[in-house]
Amino acid sequence: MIDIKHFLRQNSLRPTKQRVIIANYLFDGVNKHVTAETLSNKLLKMKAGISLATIYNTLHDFYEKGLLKKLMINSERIYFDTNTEHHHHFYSKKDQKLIDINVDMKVSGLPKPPKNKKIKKIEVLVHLDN
Amino acid sequence: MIDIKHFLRQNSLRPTKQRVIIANYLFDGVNKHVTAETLSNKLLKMKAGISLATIYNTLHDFYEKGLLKKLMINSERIYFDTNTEHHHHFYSKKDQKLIDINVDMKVSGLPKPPKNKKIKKIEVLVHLDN
DNA sequence: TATCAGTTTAGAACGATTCTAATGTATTGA
DNA sequence: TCAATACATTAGAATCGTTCTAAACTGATA
Ligand SMILES: [Mn+2]
Ligand SMILES: [Mn+2]
Ligand SMILES: [Zn+2]
Ligand SMILES: [Zn+2]
Repeated sequence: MIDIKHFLRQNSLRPTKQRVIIANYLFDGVNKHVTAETLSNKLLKMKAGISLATIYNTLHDFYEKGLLKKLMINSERIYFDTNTEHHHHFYSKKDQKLIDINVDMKVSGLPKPPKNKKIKKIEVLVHLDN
Repeated sequence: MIDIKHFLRQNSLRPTKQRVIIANYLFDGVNKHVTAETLSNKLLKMKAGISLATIYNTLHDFYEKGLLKKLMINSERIYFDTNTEHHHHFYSKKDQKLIDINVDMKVSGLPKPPKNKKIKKIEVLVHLDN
């Protein structure tokens, strides 16, 4: 707990009760992909009475400090990823689950980007059938 | 125009005035990426008074007949793609624009999918900086 | 411990999309 | 040809994830 408080302070975030609970859950060493809804459900199970507004605020605050990555996989909700390294994903639409691909993948045969545009990042999404 | 009517009938779609206008625009030979909103704006410019409800209905009808592909690039709107071949994209967030990558790209170093899961398709999205 | 900037919260607002149900139209078979 | 009918269009309401608002609260600082 003291670690998390330090961690939050180091990232210019006040270690409030709610942030400590959320950070303890998100940054427990196991990478996670959450939406506001899945996080809210998890926190409900943990009997942490944190409002949805705070959950949205906190996810964005963490995102702005670079502690989370935002993933636009699905047009109906935003996923946040605790793995902030550049990586790729398996995605099961059926399960609404993401799985990290940390292996060094290489994309070959990429054409040149259009004039005056630079490539920022290449994202590979591997859709799973079932 | 007669071609489009045939085309719609061949796809079990009644060639109504609105569908003919929209299909003529979408399937004019130039691949397009549209959202309900961009399509609506385009139709407004063409003085075609087609309601938003019809635009949504038509995009979904065309999608269900396999005439359009749905792209989940951005969590705030759905893109429909007239290029129904398997292909990849450059994406400029700033311009909100997609550009097809039809070249044969190869992804190497892909790990095996999780147990009991099969790869359905690999999607590469190349984010552009500006 | 008072102060105050930053935080939490309920609920309103928002925006893309979907739904509803009334009206309109393409199709078809007599 | 032209009703009958099935399907399509539409305005506006509803939905749902997310963001905003503004009032109450709390952590940090002196
Ligand atoms: Mn969510
Ligand atoms: Mn749209
Ligand atoms: Zn990930
Ligand atoms: Zn495309």
